[in-house]
Amino acid sequence: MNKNGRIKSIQTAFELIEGLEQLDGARASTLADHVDRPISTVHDYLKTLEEIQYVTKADNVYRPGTRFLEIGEAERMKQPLYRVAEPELESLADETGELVSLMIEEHGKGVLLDIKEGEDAIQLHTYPGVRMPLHSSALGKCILAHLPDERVDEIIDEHGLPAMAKNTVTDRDTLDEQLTKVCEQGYVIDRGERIDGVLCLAAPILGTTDNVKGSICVCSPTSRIDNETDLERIRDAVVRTANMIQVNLNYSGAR
Amino acid sequence: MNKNGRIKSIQTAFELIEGLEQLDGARASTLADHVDRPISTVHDYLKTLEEIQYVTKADNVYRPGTRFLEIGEAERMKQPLYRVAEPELESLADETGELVSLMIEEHGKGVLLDIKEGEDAIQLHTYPGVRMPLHSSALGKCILAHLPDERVDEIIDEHGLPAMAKNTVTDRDTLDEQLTKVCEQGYVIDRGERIDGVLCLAAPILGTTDNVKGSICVCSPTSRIDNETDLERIRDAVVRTANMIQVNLNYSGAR
DNA sequence: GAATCCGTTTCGACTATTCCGGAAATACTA
DNA sequence: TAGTATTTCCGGAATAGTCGAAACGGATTC
Repeated sequence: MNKNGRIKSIQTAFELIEGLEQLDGARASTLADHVDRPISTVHDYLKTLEEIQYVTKADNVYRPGTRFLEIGEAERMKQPLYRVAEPELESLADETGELVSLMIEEHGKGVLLDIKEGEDAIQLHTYPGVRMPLHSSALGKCILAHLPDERVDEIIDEHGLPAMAKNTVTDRDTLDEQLTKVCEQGYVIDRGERIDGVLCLAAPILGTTDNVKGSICVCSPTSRIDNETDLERIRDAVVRTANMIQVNLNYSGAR
Repeated sequence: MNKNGRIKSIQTAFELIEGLEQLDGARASTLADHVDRPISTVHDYLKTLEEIQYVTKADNVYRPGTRFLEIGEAERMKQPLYRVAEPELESLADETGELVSLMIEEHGKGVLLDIKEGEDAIQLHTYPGVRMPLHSSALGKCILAHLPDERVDEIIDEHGLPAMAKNTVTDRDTLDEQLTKVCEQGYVIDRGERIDGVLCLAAPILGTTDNVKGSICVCSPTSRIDNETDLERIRDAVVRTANMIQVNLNYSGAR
């Protein structure tokens, strides 16, 4: 009767890998303790994973190997959106001097596909692949706004609206209001909704049928944007870049 | 009797993921065909992998998800060598205008941990995480030269000395000769051993007990290096950068 | 609007595999 | 050298994975 949650050993295998990641490498016994399973079982798993070279072992300390990087990076390079956006993000970072990011949606979460640092970029120690809730950032709200309503419901049902920073919107009605506004104005500003003291200005990237492909943003310390002109300059740059990417993506052979 | 190759389902799971990677995304039936397994089995696996969010599904086409990128990138950021080397590689790329790479050894293969492109860099479409034989590049030979002899034997036993380009060294004795020379002179030049028409100049990065941590290199089209002075300039830059990384790595708290 | 075809998904019984306690081997400490 | 901690090996009981067959879904044609 293998109905839902089909193949258990796969689930445990990845649970162990995630454990190794969290513990920043671990011995068999430490990991066994961490995931609360018999040592011998954990040992069997680690041995297998090491044999197929997805995990490395040095001085009895296991860690996830570079194959994850290889697969992840190869997959990223295949995404048309990434290929088109990458050089544009680079120039946007140069032009503004700020931190620039590209987000896509996966399994109901926001995933940063690329990050570029301009001259004066703030350090958020994010990295390609990090996941975050969609409701708590300008990037995410750009995406939510252009997703079918039913999908938005699904996502919020599953993940809720947890507060990530002081100004995170945690109320469904307020969020809905904001989302409808996004579609009109074509960009989103968030002031400390994802991270306190950080202002993000984001714009969506749409496909040919108004489906969202992703979103880009510029992040800056709130204090640095002290007048309307600064904000306008950034807004124009972001919107222009998003348009550029969108056009290149939709009319250049890449699907 | 689960003696070697312990947990089979894990092996198949990763076999399927690699299949998806090679096929650049695939439907259940296509993948089943590719790995020669019953469709229903493949379906069970894909369903599980999708449920735990390591694989995405769009229009019945499955692909590896961004979690691989997340894990790989997180792991990379934790490597002291990467953290120390990254900014230095950046300046080396700026200074030379060429393609710069960082390699480490894992499971007997060379893995590129980072790649930086200078102004006039050649495009080798490599990416972080790619694997290659150790014997067939300047980068790899730097590493082999400083590995214990028995480990070198092991590696060559397992992987052989396949030719990657016209000038690849495929003879064990020649290789051994070259390796002893490396330790004396402290750098390696390869002319078209990994890729035809590409010259690589590499230097090792050693730990406190002369164990190898990795190696760095500059790659250039052979035609561009047309006199001894050019070569010397590059050599000095590479050796200097390697030293810089080595010192920072060994004497800065990071193990 | 049936009928046909294609791939996907479900089901479930058989049995190969996994799980894990316990013991052996190995590494580390004092 | 003895003592402790950890890893590794082993093997049988029971669970969980495999895969044929059948149901489903959705496109396309007649």
